[in-house]
Amino acid sequence: MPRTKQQVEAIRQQRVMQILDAALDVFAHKGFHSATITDVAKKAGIAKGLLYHYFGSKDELLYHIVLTGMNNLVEKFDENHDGVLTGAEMELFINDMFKKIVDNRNYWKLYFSVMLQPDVFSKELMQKLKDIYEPMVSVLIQYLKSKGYPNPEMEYLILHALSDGIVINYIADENFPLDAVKDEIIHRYIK
Amino acid sequence: MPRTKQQVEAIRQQRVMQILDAALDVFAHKGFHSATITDVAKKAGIAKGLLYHYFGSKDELLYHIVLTGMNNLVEKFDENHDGVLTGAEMELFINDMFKKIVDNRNYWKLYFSVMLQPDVFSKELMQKLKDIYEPMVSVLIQYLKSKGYPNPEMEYLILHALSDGIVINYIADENFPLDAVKDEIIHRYIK
Amino acid sequence: MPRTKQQVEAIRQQRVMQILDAALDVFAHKGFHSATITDVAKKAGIAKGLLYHYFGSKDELLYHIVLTGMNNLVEKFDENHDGVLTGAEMELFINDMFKKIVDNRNYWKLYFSVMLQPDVFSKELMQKLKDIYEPMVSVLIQYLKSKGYPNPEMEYLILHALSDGIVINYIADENFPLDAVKDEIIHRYIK
Amino acid sequence: MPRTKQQVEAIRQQRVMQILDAALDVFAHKGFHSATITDVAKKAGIAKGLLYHYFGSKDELLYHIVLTGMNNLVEKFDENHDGVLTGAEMELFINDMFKKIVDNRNYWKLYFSVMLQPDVFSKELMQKLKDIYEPMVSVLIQYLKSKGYPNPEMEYLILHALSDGIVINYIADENFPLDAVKDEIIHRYIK
DNA sequence: CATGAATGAGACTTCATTCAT
DNA sequence: CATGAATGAAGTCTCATTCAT
Repeated sequence: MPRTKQQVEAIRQQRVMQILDAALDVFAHKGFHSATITDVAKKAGIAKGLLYHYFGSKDELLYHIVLTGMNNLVEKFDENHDGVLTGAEMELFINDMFKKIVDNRNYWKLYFSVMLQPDVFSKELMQKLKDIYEPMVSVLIQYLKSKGYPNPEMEYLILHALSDGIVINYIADENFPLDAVKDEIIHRYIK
Repeated sequence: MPRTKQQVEAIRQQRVMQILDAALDVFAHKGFHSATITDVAKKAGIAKGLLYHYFGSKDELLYHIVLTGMNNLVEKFDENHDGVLTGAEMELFINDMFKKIVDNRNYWKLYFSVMLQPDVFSKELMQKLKDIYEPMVSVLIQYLKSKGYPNPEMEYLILHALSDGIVINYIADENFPLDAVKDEIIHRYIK
Repeated sequence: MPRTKQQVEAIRQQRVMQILDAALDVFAHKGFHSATITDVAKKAGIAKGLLYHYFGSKDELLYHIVLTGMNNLVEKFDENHDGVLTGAEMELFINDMFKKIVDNRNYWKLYFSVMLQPDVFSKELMQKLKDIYEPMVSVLIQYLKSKGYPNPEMEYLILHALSDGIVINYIADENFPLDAVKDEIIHRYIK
Repeated sequence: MPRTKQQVEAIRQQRVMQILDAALDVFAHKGFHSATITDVAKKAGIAKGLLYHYFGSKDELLYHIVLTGMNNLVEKFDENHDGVLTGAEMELFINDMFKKIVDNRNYWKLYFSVMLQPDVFSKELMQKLKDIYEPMVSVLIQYLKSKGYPNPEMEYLILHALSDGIVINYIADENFPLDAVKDEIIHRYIK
């Protein structure tokens, strides 16, 4: 007697999660190119062949991870707001962001690896990533404008670069004092 | 007629430079793991075997590039100063730094790739890098203290992160407005 | 309510036909080795597992197709005759043969693929095929003898080779003028 | 001291020949898809990697074999003639052809495998093959016309099919009486 | 110093077959 | 009878490294 559609679907969901979790972990630590499918399958506790039953290629696996990861991050950001941030909301926002940095250290590692090699990873992937986080940009610029920054676009560039830099330093050094830096950022941008 | 020692040495120097230049270029664009020794040798215009005559392995080549590159950068930084930076010197310093970013885009690409994967590239390499740029840190902290920043260590962390972020954004997007951002930085940190 | 034996048998018959049809199609177009069991199952509209319920292996499936196909072809040939062919019967025979060529293009594709690789497909299969079409040979030789050919065995070899060649040319090129060639053959061998 | 260009070229030539010979043998006996690169390399007495040093892929290897093989065959055909065949030349031609069949049994095996699966092997390859042997066609049709055949195009089709069929029968059965059939053909087409 | 042919381990991927349900 | 998730052996191809010349 065959499994019901639901049973099958449940199995699929679980396997996909297993694989995605394992792959993020392995890709982040070894780097995409150094990581092997064998590594991922072993970490996921399944046979190599099954991995290809769910994902067509190593690349497809990477794209899935990078894009759904970014979607998850942004999706949660969107919950909070109505397009306009107050100071209190901005504080929540920043707290949220730093929490996400800690919770998704592996994701960020992978994300920056990809961003730093646009010649290796397809421009298409890069563009899709941009499309996903683009909406956040305008909300932030609006906020900075409302706070009276004379050049909010420039201020956004600075804030963006600063954020990226903080994440990178935290990735490269686990002892980076993330909380202290967060307080400083809140102090500066909330007043 | 055998070559004189000097001739041999001259050839060695030139070959080493050829290889290093080629390797930086190839590693930066393809990523260390995707780049092949064949790529590098072809770019350098020499045979694979000769490359191994000068560098024992692909890893050794990478280490050489990353370390001598960082030395070059820092070495030039050191020229300017006596351990204490005045405002004018700091402006020179920043201008110099941004110039180096543009001139050594490939180096920075490679550098951040390495920094983001401490599990792949030996901790030893990471430590040596730190040792090289460490001296700059204290000079900068001194400067920030002299400028009256109440918490110069924190300010240094912020400045460092900001710098890293700017470089990364510039690496990922050639159209990043580096000059405008530079002016803004100078405006903030020199006044 | 359990199925009756007859219902079960009816299902079996239908499934077997579904699978055989699908497999012939897929094998002929993709070639036996390039074709996958998944291809066949998909084409047959059933699950892979069910296919193995009916046929023990991919090879068994092939053998079944090749042998039953040859049986079908020969079986129909046998209908017409009593061991001796008249000129009129020979004309029917040839017409029939060419009709079968058109109707079973896929079969012939597969048949010749198999015949050309006796090292891959078992000698046993090859022998069984021969056993099946052997009876036709003597009838044809008899016919040629009755028509006064001085060396009917040689003439049979020629006719056989010619037939094979025609089929192959038709397989390789759909625009091969099969009908015109047929008329020519009839003209020659019936007079 | 590096090898001279000539030494290198001599090595290359020899290796290419080794590989091509081994590959024809293996492909013909096992069939292209069943044959493995490991088989070929082993037969050639070299490492797998070296094979890829000379041929970019298994497909490229096949194409090389099929096309250069056909070129060799046709090239020799061309030696004999000035575009017009006399009866004596035709006899030479046929004798030559049958000799080539025996000498290149493996080639023909492979050739027909390819021709029978136009869906598997690229249409491009098929077309190139046609381009190579096309010139022979018109010469033959001219000959048949000069011999007074009322419909030389049709006669060519018959002759072509007959030839293909003979080769196939010879391939499938080593005991096929090739010489006797040859005599018969000469008898018919030379008179 | 210099070349590039040669090796072989190991990467990604495919697929016949099995088996729990 | 029926499904499709799961396995693992085997295939194609890549590439750092070695070595004869």
